[in-house]
Amino acid sequence: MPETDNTEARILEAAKQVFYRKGLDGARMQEIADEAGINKAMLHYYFRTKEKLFDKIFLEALGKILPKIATTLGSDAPLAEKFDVISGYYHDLLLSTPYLPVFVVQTLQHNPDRLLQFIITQSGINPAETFGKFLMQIQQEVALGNIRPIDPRHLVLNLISMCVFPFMMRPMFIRIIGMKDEAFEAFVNERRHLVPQLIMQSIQPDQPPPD
Amino acid sequence: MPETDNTEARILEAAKQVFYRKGLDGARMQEIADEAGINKAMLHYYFRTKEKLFDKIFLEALGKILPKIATTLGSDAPLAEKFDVISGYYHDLLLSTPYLPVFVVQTLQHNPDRLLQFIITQSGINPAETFGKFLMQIQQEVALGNIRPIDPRHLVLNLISMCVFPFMMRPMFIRIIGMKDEAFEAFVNERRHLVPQLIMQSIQPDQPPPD
DNA sequence: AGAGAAATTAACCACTTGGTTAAACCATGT
DNA sequence: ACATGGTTTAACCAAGTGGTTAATTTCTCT
Repeated sequence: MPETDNTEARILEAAKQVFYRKGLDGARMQEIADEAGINKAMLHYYFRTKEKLFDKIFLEALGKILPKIATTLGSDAPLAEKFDVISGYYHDLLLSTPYLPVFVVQTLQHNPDRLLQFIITQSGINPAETFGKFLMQIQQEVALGNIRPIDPRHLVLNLISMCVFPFMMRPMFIRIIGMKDEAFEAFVNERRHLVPQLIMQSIQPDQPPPD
Repeated sequence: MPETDNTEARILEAAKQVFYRKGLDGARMQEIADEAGINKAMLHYYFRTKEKLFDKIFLEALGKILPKIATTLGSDAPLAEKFDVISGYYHDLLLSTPYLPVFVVQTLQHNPDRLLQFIITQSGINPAETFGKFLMQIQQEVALGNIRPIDPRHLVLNLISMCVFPFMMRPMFIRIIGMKDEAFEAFVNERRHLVPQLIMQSIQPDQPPPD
C-alpha cells in the first residue's frame, strides 16, 4: 500500500510544470502525461478530472503565496524586519518558480471563486485579524512619531507590487532592455534589499523624531 | 465598399472583451460571435484564423501599454512630471480596462515571441534610444545633486509595478480585504498621486542640496 | 506458488473545437 | 430587370479534447 506513491508525486510535479506555464485552458492532459512519463489514463486514475488535478496545483500555489505574508504581517517583529522577511521570501520563491505569479493571477481572473475555496478550506489564517494586528502596529509607530501616517493597505500593496511584478514582466523586460537570463536574476536580486529599504524610507517622518 | 465596416468593428470589440477576460486558449470563437451578435463564419470571413484575430487584439493592447511610457520617459519634461504623467496614464487606462494587464502578461508568458513581432512591426520607438535619453537625464540630476544616484531600471520598474500590479491583484485583494468594487476604484485613485510622490521621495538626496 | 487487489496500458468514445463550403442574400450600377 | 460583387447564413467536417473501459501487468500477502 504505497502511501506517498511515486507515480502520484510525478503526476503532481508534471502537472505543476504544465499548468504553471500554460494555465488551465492551455494545458493538455496528454502533455502532462508525457511530462510525467506515464499513460494518460493514469491521470484520471489518480485524480478523477482535469479540474480536480488543477485545483490541487492551484491551492498549493496559493499556499505558497498567502499564508507567509499573513503570518509575517501579524507577527510581533518590528516593521523593518517584516518587510525584509517578506521581500526575501518572495524573491526566493519567484527565483525558483518564475511562472507562479502569472499563473495565479490569470487563474483568479478567469475564475475568482477558486480563491474563496482556498480561504475557507485551507489557510487557518483569518485575514481580517492578522491585518488588524498589523494596522495596530502602524498606529502605534505613528503615535510614537517613528513613522509618518500612512494607509497600511497602500504600504503592503507597494511592497508586494515591487517584489512580484518584475517577475511577471520578465519576458517583456529582458527583451526590451536586451538582458540575459542571468543578468535578470542578478538584477532582481538587487531588489531583494532595495525594495524593503525603499518601503522603510517611504514611511520615515519628515523630520527625525525628538529624542 | 464599406471601409470601416460596422461588422468588423463589432467583431473586434467582441473579440477584445472575450480575449481580455479569457486569454487565447480560454476564448471560444463561438463566444466571440455571440458577443458580436453575428454568425461564427463571419469571424473567419473578416479575420482568417483565431490567431490572426487574436494578434490584432494583442498588438493593440501592447500599443496601449508600451509607446506611452517610452515617449514620456524620452521627453524633455522634468522627472516629477514624467512620473505624474505615467501614473495618471496607467490609472486611467486600467480603470477603464481592468483585464488588460493580466491579459498581456499571460499572453507573453505563453508565447513571448509575440512581443518581438510587435517591437519590429509596430512601435516606431527605439527602446534603447529613448531609455538612453532617460538615463542621461538621471545622470544630470545626480550630478546637480538634485537626486541621489539610482539605477533607472529599478526606478522605472518600481513606478510601473506600483501602478499596474494592484489591478492584477484586484480579484484577490477585494476578497481578502472585503472591499466593494467602488471602494477599490476609490482606493486605486488615491494611488494615482501617491505612487509618483513615493517615487520622487525615493530619489531625494539624503541632505537637501546647497543653494 | 497462487489468489486477490492495486496499478498500468491500449483502445475507444462522445463531444467540442477551429475552420470550411456552398448556397442565399443584398447592395449597386447599367 | 438583372448581372455582379461583396456579405451573411446554415450545415458540415476533420482533428483534438477530456474521459472511460476492459483487459493486462505488477505487487502483496498467506
